[in-house]
Amino acid sequence: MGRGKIEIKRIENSSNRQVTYSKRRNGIMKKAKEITVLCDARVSLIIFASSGKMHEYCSPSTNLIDILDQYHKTSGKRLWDAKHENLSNEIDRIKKENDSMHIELRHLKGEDITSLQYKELMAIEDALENGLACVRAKQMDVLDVTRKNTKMLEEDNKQLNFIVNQQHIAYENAREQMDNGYQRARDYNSQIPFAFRVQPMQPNLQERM
Amino acid sequence: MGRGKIEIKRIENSSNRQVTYSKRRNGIMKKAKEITVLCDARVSLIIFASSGKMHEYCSPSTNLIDILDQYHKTSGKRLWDAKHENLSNEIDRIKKENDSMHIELRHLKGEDITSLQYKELMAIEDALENGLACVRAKQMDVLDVTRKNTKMLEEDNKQLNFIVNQQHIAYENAREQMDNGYQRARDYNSQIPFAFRVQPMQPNLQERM
DNA sequence: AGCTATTGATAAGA
DNA sequence: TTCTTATCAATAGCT
Repeated sequence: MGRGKIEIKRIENSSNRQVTYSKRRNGIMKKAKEITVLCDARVSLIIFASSGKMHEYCSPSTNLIDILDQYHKTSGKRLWDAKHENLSNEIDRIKKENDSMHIELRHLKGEDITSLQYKELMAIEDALENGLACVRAKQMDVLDVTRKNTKMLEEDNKQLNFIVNQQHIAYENAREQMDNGYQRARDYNSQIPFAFRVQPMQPNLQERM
Repeated sequence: MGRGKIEIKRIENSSNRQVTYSKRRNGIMKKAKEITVLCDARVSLIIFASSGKMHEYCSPSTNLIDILDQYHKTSGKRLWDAKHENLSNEIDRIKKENDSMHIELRHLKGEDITSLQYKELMAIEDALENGLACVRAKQMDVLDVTRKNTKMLEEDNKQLNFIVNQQHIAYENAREQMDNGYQRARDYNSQIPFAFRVQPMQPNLQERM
């Protein structure tokens, strides 16, 4: 029913597949509505595209829960029970995982170790020492960064002070010249060496402490 | 699509309705299968005739439970009763607990700590040091017990040796008297002092090593 | 159930 | 995505 016959097999071209999906989905939805009206049927239709997007149709006179209820009665297949069992199993699985992690955590914190064998204690000790080494290395990194930041800030401060003083001197000179005619500039704060070069503010201050 | 156009409204003639239902049901089923194959879609289709008869289609790669599960996740609509809701909530809760423990464990093992603040690193370090102290204390305990056990075993050995020798001497004496008449007992292994008192075997040897 | 004239759905192209 | 349209598919009415 189109410009050409097609074989019923997966459409490899992704965008063609998407377009066909959209068209045929609408078609099925329409058919579902029609059979509902024409034949007094009750229909539940749920479609998931491969993308995960969902589309649903349910006869207006009813709802999905009722349909599933009736499905349950008619087919005898246990939907709820199976679902329930799945959930219970998952809870058990996760709880076990949880417990073992909990025990491991307590062991690492030095709790509940009374009943452990010497070998197990050794393993925990190794893990703790290793963790401590890692954490301390990271702390050193952080401290280094902090020190570097401090140094850069100090540099900036020196330069800013220098600029401020220079400006002040220039201002004083100008004022004295204006007010009193030419006079020798006072050597105000002349102890600051001229060697400091003005640079842009440190742009790569590390963010983290 | 037939010998004449029809209006989409309930077919009043019962047998016509039944026939149309049957034909169109097959049509929809076919369409559902086709979109499944052509477009990689997952479809659940449940139809009840007004007679109550049920027909079902579900994509072969999956099953109704999975589809409903995904429906639940995607639409957020609650299909399950309160019981299942509770189970789902518990799973969520446990999973969260699980995740946080997992993170804590990794941190204690010195993993994934790149993004941590200094304060957090300090806290982890404290925990590790504390754990290490506890574990080492426990190790010392175990060693002490081991040493005590060793000492007690050595004591026992000494006593057992003494008893064995005493018995051997008594036996030798008795045999010599029987075989050869009375003779002075040889001072066989007489270097073992008499001061050792025979005691019961150590009853409180610690079980664990 | 089959048959087939006819309507409906849709593949390809824009 | 939406529209168009040639073509194929579904099916209404009849047997």
